[in-house]
Amino acid sequence: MKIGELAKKTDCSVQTIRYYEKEQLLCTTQRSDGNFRLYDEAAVEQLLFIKHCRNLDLSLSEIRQLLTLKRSPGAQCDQVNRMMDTHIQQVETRIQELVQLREHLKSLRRSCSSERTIEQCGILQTLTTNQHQKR
Amino acid sequence: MKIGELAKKTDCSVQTIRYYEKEQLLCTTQRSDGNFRLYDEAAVEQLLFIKHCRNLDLSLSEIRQLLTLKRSPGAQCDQVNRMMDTHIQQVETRIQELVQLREHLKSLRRSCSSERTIEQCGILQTLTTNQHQKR
DNA sequence: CTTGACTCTATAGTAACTATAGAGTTTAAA
DNA sequence: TTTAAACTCTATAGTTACTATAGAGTCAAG
Repeated sequence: MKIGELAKKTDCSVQTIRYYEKEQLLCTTQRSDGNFRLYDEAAVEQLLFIKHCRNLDLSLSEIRQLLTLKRSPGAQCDQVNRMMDTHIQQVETRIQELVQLREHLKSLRRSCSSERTIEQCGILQTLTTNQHQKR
Repeated sequence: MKIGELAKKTDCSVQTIRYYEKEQLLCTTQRSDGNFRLYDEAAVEQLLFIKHCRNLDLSLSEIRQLLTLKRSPGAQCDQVNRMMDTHIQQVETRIQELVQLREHLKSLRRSCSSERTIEQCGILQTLTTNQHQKR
């Protein structure tokens, strides 16, 4: 199949597929006479694998590692487990940061009301004065 | 004062200050004979304002809007309020996405254990088979 | 007068795409 | 048979908010 069909089957854009090839995540094995990329079912599966990983916010570099690991089925899988643990930890940390940020934003928002002028705006006043807060 | 001193006073890198100038967030009003940028206390305050906004994850474009608004102190401040509300909503949404992602990652992680081979790896197996989940 | 610290501009790199330009290929209809 | 639409190709630039260079000029102290 050509790249357009692969794109449709995997719900991926054509440019993204070409980008993944450039990034060594999906190699094109064959080309047609007119130099069009040709793919088989294995490519569909690999691309879906990549998409599943991206849904988990894994980076392209992490995915590249996973694809490499998949090529040695006899090896131990603790590298995969460790990658997941690290990733979970990162997501956890980010959630905590955002929760703090949200509270900060909310309290800032409470410092103002409608019907005020820019000059009286509690938000701008707080942002203008020296705050001593860490993220 | 020259750019290095401004950088130190605001805990900002010299490059970042020059970048903010290029992005129209902080204009340099004066130059020395040797073409060095010169700043006053107002610049320190403006840069600190920008930093506070960045700590709240406001984008440079949003900050640019706020700086413009600050220049008409008599105007109504509901634009500021609305910007904050939108921003809070975005953070909220992102938190919810990340919480879902975390649960997804955790359940995926539970599908594997140490002491397995790549072939048996529950994580890779799940990622390989067709999943039907939305983000 | 030279050394070192500072500053200048311009350019490229980061992540993961997205969007274009300008060209060539294939398929279907007129 | 031609021609038009739809597809594909490569290469390049844009996105965000910086960071990191290169190569040159400026300034103060010893």
